[in-house]
Amino acid sequence: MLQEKRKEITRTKILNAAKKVFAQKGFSNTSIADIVKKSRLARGTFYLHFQSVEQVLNALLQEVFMEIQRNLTELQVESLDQKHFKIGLSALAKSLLNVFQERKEIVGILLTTMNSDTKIRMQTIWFQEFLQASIRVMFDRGIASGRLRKFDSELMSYLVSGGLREVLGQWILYGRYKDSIEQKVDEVIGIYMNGVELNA
Amino acid sequence: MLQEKRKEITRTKILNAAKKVFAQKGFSNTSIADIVKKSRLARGTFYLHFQSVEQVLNALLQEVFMEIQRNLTELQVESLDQKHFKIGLSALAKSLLNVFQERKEIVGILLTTMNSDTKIRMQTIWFQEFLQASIRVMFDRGIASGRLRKFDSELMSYLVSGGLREVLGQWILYGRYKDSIEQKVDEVIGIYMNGVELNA
Amino acid sequence: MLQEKRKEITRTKILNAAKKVFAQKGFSNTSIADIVKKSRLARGTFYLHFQSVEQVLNALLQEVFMEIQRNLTELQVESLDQKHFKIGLSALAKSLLNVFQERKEIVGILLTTMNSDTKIRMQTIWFQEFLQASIRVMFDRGIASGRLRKFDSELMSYLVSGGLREVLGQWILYGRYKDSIEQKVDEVIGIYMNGVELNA
Amino acid sequence: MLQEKRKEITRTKILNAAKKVFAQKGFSNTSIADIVKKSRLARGTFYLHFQSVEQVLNALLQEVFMEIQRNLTELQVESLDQKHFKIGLSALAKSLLNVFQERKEIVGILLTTMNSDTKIRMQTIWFQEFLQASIRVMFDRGIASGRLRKFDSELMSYLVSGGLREVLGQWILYGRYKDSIEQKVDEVIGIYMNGVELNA
DNA sequence: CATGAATGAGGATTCATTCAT
DNA sequence: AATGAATGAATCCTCATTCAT
Repeated sequence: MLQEKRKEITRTKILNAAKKVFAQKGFSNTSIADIVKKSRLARGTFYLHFQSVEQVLNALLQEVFMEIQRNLTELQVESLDQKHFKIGLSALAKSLLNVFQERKEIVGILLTTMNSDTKIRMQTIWFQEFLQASIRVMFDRGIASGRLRKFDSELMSYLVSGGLREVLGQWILYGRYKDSIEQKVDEVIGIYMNGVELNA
Repeated sequence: MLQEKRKEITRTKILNAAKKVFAQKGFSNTSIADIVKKSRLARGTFYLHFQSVEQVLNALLQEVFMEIQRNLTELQVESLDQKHFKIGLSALAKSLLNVFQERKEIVGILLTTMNSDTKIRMQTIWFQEFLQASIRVMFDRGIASGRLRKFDSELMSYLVSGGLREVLGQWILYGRYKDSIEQKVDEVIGIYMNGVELNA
Repeated sequence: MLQEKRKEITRTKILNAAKKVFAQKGFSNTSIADIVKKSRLARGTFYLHFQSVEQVLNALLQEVFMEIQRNLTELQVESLDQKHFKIGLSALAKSLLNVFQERKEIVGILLTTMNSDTKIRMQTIWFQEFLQASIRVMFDRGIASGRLRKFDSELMSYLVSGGLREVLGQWILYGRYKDSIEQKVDEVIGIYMNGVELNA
Repeated sequence: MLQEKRKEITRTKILNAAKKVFAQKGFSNTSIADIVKKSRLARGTFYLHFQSVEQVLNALLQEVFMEIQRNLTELQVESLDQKHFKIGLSALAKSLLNVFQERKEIVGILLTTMNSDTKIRMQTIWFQEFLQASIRVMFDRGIASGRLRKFDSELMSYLVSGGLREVLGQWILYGRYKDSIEQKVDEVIGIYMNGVELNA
């Protein structure tokens, strides 16, 4: 019992150290040695908990993935079938922003890791596809319910996921919209819903 | 004279070898040794032409950057101030698609490298910002000319650049829309211009 | 505890191996690879203990430096202020000879390294200056006490340190005076004290 | 004829470049590449004139060796058998100082190279022994002529050559006695001739 | 004679991994 | 469970040397 707790503590030390190092040097430039040094544990200890740097990254990402996934499904169910579609969307977005806010560091790592490293691609691709599928389902429901016009919802899911990723990156990685990010949510929704062209 | 030609050939051999290796293993997992092996040149020869893997990547990226930049400015000037705004946009997009088509390999590398490796970030960020600025200028002109409604053109430039990047990735990296990519152009323009909501 | 002992043993193995290689090939021609090979340890092990060949040499030299320094100060204090100045000097010299005798190998390395390699110069210069200063102080005391005539004691310290270094080199490096080195001590003192000219 | 002159010029360029690099980085740290770069010649050209860095050093040293040797023999013959022994010695020393003065750079290289690098030792040892033999012969003549008391002239030659080398080093390498070196000559002779002890 | 591109051996350094304590 | 010394493969990089022009 005591030993298990101890083990858990050590594991957490490794994860925290890794989080810092990843954020600093980027995933692909961090070695096991780096993590070990930052964690102030012994080299051998690392291997009692993980077998590679990738595994550590995975462990970190899983955390966020699950959190996001939980929020997403929960909120979708709750809000999107309501009459006030846009309001629901807005609520969903803001809820996700909270998750990102709280996990800034890992989200940053995720953003710089997605699509890049082949070793890790499988994990992130799975997540990306999950996101895109979620978005697409939303749109399909919108179309089915007659609220949205007919359009290629798959294509749209790419546009939206990519667009949001970029905005997220600007916020998390480059500090843009520092305190005003929430205010942008409705503007984004407006753009995707009604476009930017003036009605003739 | 002959010697210079020989040097140029060797340089190209390195670049081609690197292109293949990058595409296969990803930038951050390729060592100088990998490139040398693929190029079938001597280890020392590499250093006569480049000093690091990053420099090789840069050389490859510069090529595409310049090509894109050339197309972008040229076409913007030609077409965007005309009456037929959407038609101009469509032409621009299709012209860029050609560039991407012809440089599939490098564009793929660019897509998986952007935002990821800190060593290379400077190059790609510069390019990304150039793209976003170009997009933004387009929208600002649209607003000024009264064709577009007033909106946050900076935010929009992130949404569009990210969205297009994602679509591009789906096409180049995962083979989606293999032969139908051109047909999607107008649909994308439609979405950004008029949104997806049904006019009540 | 045991592990620390093991580490110490390994370190000593490296030092001993280095000592042999330095003696054989000279400092500036020995590579880390050479030392590793001679020590029969793994390449990586070297870096757990030292970071460069210079550091190894330093470790070796420090040993002798300290030993000499200890002898020098101890003996100076004990003997040089006595009435029998020359006898004291003679004792000091013979005591140093013992140190050199016991550390022949390292002293040899020191002799061939002093003044030569810029990378190592700082260490040896420091030592050389310490020696010269010690010698000079001796002479200054001799002058002050009226036992010696007035002369440029700094210049003299160069003459003596250089002269003794050369004799030492002849002994250690080229095997001259193999067993008769002690007998030369008094002759050297005689020369420096009274010169070689016949009193007219 | 023209080609020979051209060849000679190139050779000199190499020697001059080498002189500078040796002085800056020390002999054992300079590579052929270094010399080639400094000389602004092509890599291959080097091999038309020399086959190794050692050969270049030798060529440089030979120059000084011969100059010194010439001065030494010439002056010995002229002056040392005269009545005024010390005056002759003084003249000899000052003449050598001129040689050193004019070849400061190479003499500096010689001083930091002597005894150190095994690759070059043969050359410098030969020279050192020549010097010591010259000195010894002088003393032997002095003894034979009754001007000097009987002493171990070999030992003395080591003391003197080493002492002078050290003073020379202080002058050339560390800039001591910058303009007063000539004035020290007679003081040195005085020390070796009459010692430093006060006559009781 | 001079050039400089290409070579590949060899040395420096890092890294993941093992294992005795 | 935790430690950290040791390992050797893999990488990076430099250097002397060759050779076609």
